Amino acid sequence: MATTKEKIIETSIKLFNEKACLNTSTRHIADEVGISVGNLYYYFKNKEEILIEIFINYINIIFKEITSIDYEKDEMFLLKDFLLNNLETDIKYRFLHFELNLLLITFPKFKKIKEEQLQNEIKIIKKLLNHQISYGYIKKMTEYELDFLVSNSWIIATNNLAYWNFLSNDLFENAKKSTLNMYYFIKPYLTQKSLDDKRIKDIETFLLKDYNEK
Amino acid sequence: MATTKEKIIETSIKLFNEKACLNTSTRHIADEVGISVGNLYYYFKNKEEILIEIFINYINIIFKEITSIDYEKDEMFLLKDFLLNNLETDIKYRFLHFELNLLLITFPKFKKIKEEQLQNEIKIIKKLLNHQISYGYIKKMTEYELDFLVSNSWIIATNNLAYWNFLSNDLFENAKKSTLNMYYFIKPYLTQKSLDDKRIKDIETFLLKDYNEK
Amino acid sequence: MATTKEKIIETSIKLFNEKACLNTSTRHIADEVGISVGNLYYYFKNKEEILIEIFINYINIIFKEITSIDYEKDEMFLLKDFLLNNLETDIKYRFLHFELNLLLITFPKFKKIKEEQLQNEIKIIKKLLNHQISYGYIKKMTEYELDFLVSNSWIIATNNLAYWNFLSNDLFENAKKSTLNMYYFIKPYLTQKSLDDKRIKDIETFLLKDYNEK
Amino acid sequence: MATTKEKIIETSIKLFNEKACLNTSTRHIADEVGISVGNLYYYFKNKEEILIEIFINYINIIFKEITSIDYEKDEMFLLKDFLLNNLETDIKYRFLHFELNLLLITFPKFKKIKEEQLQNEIKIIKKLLNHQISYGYIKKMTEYELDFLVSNSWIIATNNLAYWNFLSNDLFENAKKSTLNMYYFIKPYLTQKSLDDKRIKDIETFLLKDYNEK
DNA sequence: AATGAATGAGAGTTCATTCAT
DNA sequence: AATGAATGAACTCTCATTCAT
Repeated sequence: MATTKEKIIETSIKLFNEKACLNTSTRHIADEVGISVGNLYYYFKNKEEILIEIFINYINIIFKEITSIDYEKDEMFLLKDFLLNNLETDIKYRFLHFELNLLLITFPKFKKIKEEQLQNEIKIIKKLLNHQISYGYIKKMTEYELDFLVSNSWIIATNNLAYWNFLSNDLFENAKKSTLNMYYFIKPYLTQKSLDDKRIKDIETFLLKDYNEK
Repeated sequence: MATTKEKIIETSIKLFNEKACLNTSTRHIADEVGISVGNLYYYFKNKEEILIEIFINYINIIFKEITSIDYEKDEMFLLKDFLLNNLETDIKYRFLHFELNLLLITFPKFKKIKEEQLQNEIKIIKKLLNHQISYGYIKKMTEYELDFLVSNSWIIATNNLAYWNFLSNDLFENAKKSTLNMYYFIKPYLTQKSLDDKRIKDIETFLLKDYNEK
Repeated sequence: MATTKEKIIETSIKLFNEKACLNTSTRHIADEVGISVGNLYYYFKNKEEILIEIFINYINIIFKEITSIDYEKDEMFLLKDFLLNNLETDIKYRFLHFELNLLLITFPKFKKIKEEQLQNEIKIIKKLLNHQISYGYIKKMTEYELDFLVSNSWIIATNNLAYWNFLSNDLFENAKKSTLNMYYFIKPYLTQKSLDDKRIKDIETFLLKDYNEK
Repeated sequence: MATTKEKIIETSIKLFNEKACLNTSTRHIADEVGISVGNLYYYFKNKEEILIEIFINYINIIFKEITSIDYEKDEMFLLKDFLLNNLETDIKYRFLHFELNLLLITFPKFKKIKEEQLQNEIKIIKKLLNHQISYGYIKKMTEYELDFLVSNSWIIATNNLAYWNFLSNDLFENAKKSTLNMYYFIKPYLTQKSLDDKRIKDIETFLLKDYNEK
């Protein structure tokens, strides 16, 4: 059903997560897909192009929902999205975070694209936080504080799964903990209005459920 | 002056920071030091041993100061240490954070040592935060909140330099920003007593100085 | 005409005989074939696989004739086969005997296969000798005597060519002498019926022909 | 007590037996002895010299007894010596037989010495067999038969320990089996006078003792 | 679209040997 | 008599990439 190109992409993602992009040879990908190396190079002119295609896929998924947000409405759900959306996607494409720094060094074209996207992400996070501030869900703060709230949000969102995966192999559990990281990170910035909101309380209850039992 | 072994270590650190440990060949290190590959292998039985020796050096520096802390005294400076100490060290050994996940996959012996050290770091961060709470510098919180404050502290401390280096090449500036990340991350947890303390105010003023000018 | 893989095998055999498998580098083989090392590793995943492929070829040739023997018939020719067959093969693959002990130490997978084959060879020699005893060509003996006749047969068959090659470089002459070793080794065990048989007398005459002239 | 030179020799023999001369580095020998590599090269100008010194030691032990034989006396014990003497020595220096062919290829000076010694061994075996024939312990035979009896004797004496060691790891048991190989190899050539001799019967009884019990 | 044979550079590592001290 | 630092060539193996078919 899936085209050869799709198979290459999906197999690459699988292998890159299993043993890192930089430890996966093109031969290995081709073998796993069941095609010849030559054929792989028919679809992608080099390994970096595979990586970039994967990365573009990742961006598209991430941005689809974000661009559909209606910022005019008084929406509390933005926070929830901030916490829970993209969890699945971040798991699927986790190698992109795990070995990011080395990928940037090794693949210059990928670096360029990633740089642009980072700027986008920063803008989006900032816009989202400003939106929540304007509607009174997040406390007011200085420009500096906001800047570093943005960068810290990005850093935690990007690296917390790797942290838990280093400590344990249970990918599903680790994803849940990652979300708790995000939740408790943002909590001190929430206004009383947020904290009183049933939806926020529900999130905390939901997330802590499993964690509690252990 | 420096022994050959020291030269190998220092050159390795330099090259690992420049182009990542995994992209630096033992031959390249030997060339840069000005010795033969054979001689390099006279001092280190393999590449992993070089990495481990560097890592041990890093740990020793980091832990020297930490173990000298007197937890009995009512010390506010712990927070300052938390923010400013080891900055130089973290810069010097930054590749250890930048390519951590791949180093763990590639070098099993290194992984073991790093695992133990992570457990230590978690304990130390927790102890430090508890100390600050008991002296009223950090707000009281639930056990969960503390747990995730610990993990988030580790994640930010470990990854923020990489974040800024991705955006700019000015290593010194990036280090300062990293500290601001830590400062603004911890600020919402500070008590009024902390915020009123002159030393804390001084830190913020000091750190923001340069940032302001741009 | 020959495929690259065949060329690698034939060249390897040649070089292994000339300077021993353990003294022949994969680069040397590639150079001699006229291909790149990378290409050699395209066909064989490591040096041991080349050795094993050669060994399997050797076994196949050796066993082809043996399995075609009809043990039901009263055949004197078995002894002749025992002496003269596989001579050519043993010459072509002589390095397998010459450096056997070191190959066993160095290549664990090869060792396993060789172990199984040794068991087979022992069984076959025993069956053949028992057959000749039952038809009255070889004298009756105790179980012990038979056991050690088997092991001595194997030892001589395996090592006599190396002995003569040590003393002289004339491979063809040495092969003939090897056969005489086998003949005179087995002769004391022959019954009068055998010794009176024209075919046995012919063998001796044939083998001694050249030897005499010197 | 032992001089450094002696220690090097003894350690080398040990290591060469354990993992073959060709797989033992000079560094490994030096480490095991507890000296520096430089010091090892003070005593031996290269690895081949170590090998040669060991080989000379081996020859000296082997020849000491042989040259003390009084061929004028009607001595049956020669056969016994042929079978049982040097067993211990052959075990101690077994690597010399195990990897002989490769040592000859690798070490040209060793090859020369070994060639001379082989000529000596052949002469000695021939003299011994002639002696036994002249005293009626071994059957009369043609010149050809004697020649090949000599070469077969050498081949079996040299290679049977390797054969059994390939099949099992019990060095002591294998040595006993090796002797049985020699005994049953020579038995068909013995005269009735030999077979009736109590001393020969004793040898067989002695050797078969253990073998029987299994 | 697809194959599979081929390349060449480079990786980590080993080792016999040398030599100044 | 002994050290230990140093060399340089060689070894096995990997990998991204190319290209004729």
